[in-house]
Amino acid sequence: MKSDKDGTKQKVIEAAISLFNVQGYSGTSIRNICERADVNPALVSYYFGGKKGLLEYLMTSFFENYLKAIEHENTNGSARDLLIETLRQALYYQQSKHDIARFVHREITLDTMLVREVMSTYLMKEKHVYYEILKKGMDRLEFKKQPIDFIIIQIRGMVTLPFLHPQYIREVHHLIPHEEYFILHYIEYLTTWIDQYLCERQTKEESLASS
Amino acid sequence: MKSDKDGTKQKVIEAAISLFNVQGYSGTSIRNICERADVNPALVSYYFGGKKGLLEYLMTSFFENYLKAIEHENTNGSARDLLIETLRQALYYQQSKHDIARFVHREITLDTMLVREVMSTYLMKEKHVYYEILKKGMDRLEFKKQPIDFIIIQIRGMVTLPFLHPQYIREVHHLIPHEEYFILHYIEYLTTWIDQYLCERQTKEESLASS
Amino acid sequence: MKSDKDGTKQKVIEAAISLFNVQGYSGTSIRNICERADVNPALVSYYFGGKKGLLEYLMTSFFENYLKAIEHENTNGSARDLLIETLRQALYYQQSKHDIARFVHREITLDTMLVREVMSTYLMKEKHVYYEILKKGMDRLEFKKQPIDFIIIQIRGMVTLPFLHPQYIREVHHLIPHEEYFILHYIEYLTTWIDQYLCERQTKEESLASS
Amino acid sequence: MKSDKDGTKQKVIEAAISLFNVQGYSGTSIRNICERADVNPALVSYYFGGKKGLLEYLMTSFFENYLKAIEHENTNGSARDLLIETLRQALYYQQSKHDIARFVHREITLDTMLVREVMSTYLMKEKHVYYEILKKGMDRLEFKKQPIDFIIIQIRGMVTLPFLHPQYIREVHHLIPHEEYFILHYIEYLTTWIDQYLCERQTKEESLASS
DNA sequence: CATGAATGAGCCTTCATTCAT
DNA sequence: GATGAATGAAGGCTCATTCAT
Repeated sequence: MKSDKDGTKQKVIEAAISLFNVQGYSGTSIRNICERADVNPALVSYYFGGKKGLLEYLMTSFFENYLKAIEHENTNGSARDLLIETLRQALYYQQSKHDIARFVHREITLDTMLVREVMSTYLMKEKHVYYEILKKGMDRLEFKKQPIDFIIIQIRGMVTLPFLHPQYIREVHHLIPHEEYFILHYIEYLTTWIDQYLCERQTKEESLASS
Repeated sequence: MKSDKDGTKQKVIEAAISLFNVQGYSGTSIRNICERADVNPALVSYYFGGKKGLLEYLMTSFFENYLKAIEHENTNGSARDLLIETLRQALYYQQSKHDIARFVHREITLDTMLVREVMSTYLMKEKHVYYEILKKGMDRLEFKKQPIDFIIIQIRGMVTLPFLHPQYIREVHHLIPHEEYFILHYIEYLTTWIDQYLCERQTKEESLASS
Repeated sequence: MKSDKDGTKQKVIEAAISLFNVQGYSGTSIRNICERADVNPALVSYYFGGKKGLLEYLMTSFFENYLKAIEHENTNGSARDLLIETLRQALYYQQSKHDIARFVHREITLDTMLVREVMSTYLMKEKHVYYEILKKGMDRLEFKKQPIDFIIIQIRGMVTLPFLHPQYIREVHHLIPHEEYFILHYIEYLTTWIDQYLCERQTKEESLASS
Repeated sequence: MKSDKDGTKQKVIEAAISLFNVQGYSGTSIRNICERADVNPALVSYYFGGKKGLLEYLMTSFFENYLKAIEHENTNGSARDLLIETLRQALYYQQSKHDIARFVHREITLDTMLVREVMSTYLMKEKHVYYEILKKGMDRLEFKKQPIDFIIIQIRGMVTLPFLHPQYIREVHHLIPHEEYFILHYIEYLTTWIDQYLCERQTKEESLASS
C-alpha cells in the first residue's frame, strides 16, 4: 500500500523528464517511464490524464516559471543592466531545470496544437519582454538602432542553445553547460556582446565603468 | 510501368521529410509516410533497410552537403570576408533544404548512437571550419581576442535557429525564414554583427570600404 | 468480470497446443492462436513474453513432468519390472498430454538454442534413467549384454513414435494411439519385447510367472 | 546472364534442404534460401511454383526413391533375409539423403493436405512392403506370431529415428548417425533384434548359420 | 491510492509472390 | 533464364489506456 508520501507522482515526473531528454517525447513510452520510476503505468493516466497530459504539464510548468524568472517589475535601471539581468535570470532558471529545458526546447519545434498554444502565449510574452527592454534602450539612446526582431532572434539563440543541445557544447567544445563555471563565463561573454555590439560607442566606456 | 522512373524512392524521401518536420521522427510512422507518398510501406525497408536507415540516410546526406557548402578551399581573402561568405553559404544551403534542416537540427539534440556518430564527425568539422577562420582573424588582428568557443556557439545559434524553429520566426516575429528576403536581411544583420562585435574598431571602416 | 477466473491464460495455452499440433510452431501465428482462444493477441506477450516464451513454457513444463513421471525412487524390484513400469509411465504421461507431446517431439528435432538447452537437460536425464535400469539389469544378468545406446534409441523410438505421429498410426494402421485400448496392447507388446529380446532365456519364464 | 549450367535450380534445392533441416519448412523464408544460394527469390516461384511447390518437390522425390529402395522384386529368399535387406536399404538410402530425410520425417507429422496425400500413398506402400515380408515370415513359420502392426510401428521407429533426430543420437549418445560406422553397427543390432525377437527360437540358430 | 488483467489500435518488418524488363 | 522493383497481406510485438478490484 503506497501513499503519495513517497512521491509517486514526483517519481513519474522525474523519470519522464530524464527519458524525454534522451529519447524525445514520442520516442518514450509510458511503460518506459513507469519502469524507471518503479510505478504502475495506469497511474500516468490517473495523475495526468494520459501521456499528452504529462507533456502538457511539464511544458506549461516550465514556461510558467520561466516567464516569472525573466519578467521584472522594477524597470528603473538602465536598459543595458536590465537586459543583462534578464539574460542572467533566463540562464540560471534554465540551469536549475536544464533537464526539462532541453526537451521542452526540442519539443517546441514540432507542429502540435499544444506547441502552437504554448508558443502563442509564452514565447509571445518572452518576445515582449525583450522587446520592451530593447525599445527602451534604443529610445534612451543606450542601444544603437538595429532591427529588433533580429536581435531577439539572436538572443534567443544564445540563451537557448546551450540547454537545447548540451552534448554539442560538451563533446565539441568540452564545456559543461549546466555548471556554475560555464554560466558565469557565458554571462560575461554576453555582457561584452551587449556592450560592444548593442550599445552606442560612447555609452560603452560609461557602462563598463558603472558595472 | 514498374520502374523507378516515377521516382518511388524520391517520393518516399519527400514524404518522410515533410512529416518528420511536423511530427518528428519518432512521431511519424512508416504507414504515415507511405500513405502520403502513395507507396507501399514495405518499400522503406526495401530501400533504406528500415525506418532507422531512412533517418540515417537523410541526416548524413544533409550534413555531407552542408559541410561541402561551408568549406572553402580559397582562403586567401580577409578572415572577415571569409566568415561572411561561410555564413552566407550555411544559410543558403539550409534555405535550399529548409525542410530537412529543421528536423535534422531537432533530431540531433537526442541521445542516439546515430546522433553521436553524426556529431563526432560533422559537427566536429563544422567547428573546425569556424575555428580556423576565427583563429586566422585573431592572428591577423582583424578580430578582437575573445573566447573562440563562445563565439562559435553564438554563431551556431544564429545560423541554426531560423531553420530549427521557423514557426517561432514566423508567428512571433512575422518573418519567413526560408524566403530570399529574410536571408538577405539576416546576412546583412550578421555582417554588422561581425563588423561591430568581432572586428577591431579601426578595421571596421576599412572592411566596410573593401566590401 | 476481468479476472483470470475464466482462465484466459489457460485458454491461450490450449489453443496454442492444438494449433502447434496441426501446423507446427512456426506455422502458427499469435493471431491464429488468439482468435481460437477468443482472446486479445497482446496477451501472449503479456503472459509469456512473446511467442518464443510460450513455446518455451510448453516445452519445459512438458518435459519437467515427463521426467517426474519416469523417475522412480523405488528401484528395489527387478530391472525388468522397473523397465516395464517406466515405459508404462512414459506412455501414460504422454497419453495424458498427447496433444503437447506431439508438437514437442516434433519441435525438438529442430536446431534452436531452446532445443539444445532442452535436450542437454531433459533428454540427457531421460537417457540416464534408462541407462541405470539397463545397466542394473545386465549386471544382475537379467538382461543380455547388448549395446545399451542402441537399446535406448530403440526404446525412445517405440515410446515416442505413437505420440509424434498419431496420424500414421491412425491412418495407416487404423489404431488410435491415445486410447486406453491402444496403450494397454502396446504395453503388452513392449513387455514381450523386453522378455524375449532383452531378457536372458531362463529369466523369461520366471519373470512371466512373477507378473 | 546466368544459365542453368551453373545449376541455379540445384543450388536452390541444396540451400532449401539445409535450411529446412535446421529451421523447419515454415521457419525458413524464401529470401533465406535464396540468399544462401545466391540466387534471385523470384526463381523459386519460377521453378517450383512457389514455396509450397518446393516442399512438395522435395518430399515426393524423397519418398519416390525411398520406395524404390525398399521394394524388391526378388522375394525368393527367407523372410528374415528379406527383412534385413529391406532395412539395410532403408538405412542406406536415408543415409545418402540424410539431410532431406530429417526434415521430411519431421514435416510429415503435421496436418497438411500435402502430408495426407504423401502418407496415403507412400507410407501406405511402405507399410505394405513390411506387411508382406512379415506375413510371409509368419506363414512360413520363420517368425513368431505377433501383432504385425506393432512390429511395423517398432520397425518404423527404429529405421526413422536416427535420421529424424540425429542431434539426439549425436549429443546424447555420442554416435554419428550418418556415418558408415554407425550404420554398420546399427544393422548388426537390428539383425540380432530380428533373430532374437521376431524369429522362432529354433529358426534362430539356423538363420545364424545361413548368414 | 494503487494494481494488474485486458483491450484495440498501431507499430515496424518480413513474407511470398508478381511482373515488366 | 534471370532480375529487381513493387505489392498486399501477415508477421510478432508494443502502444496508451481502461476498468474491476
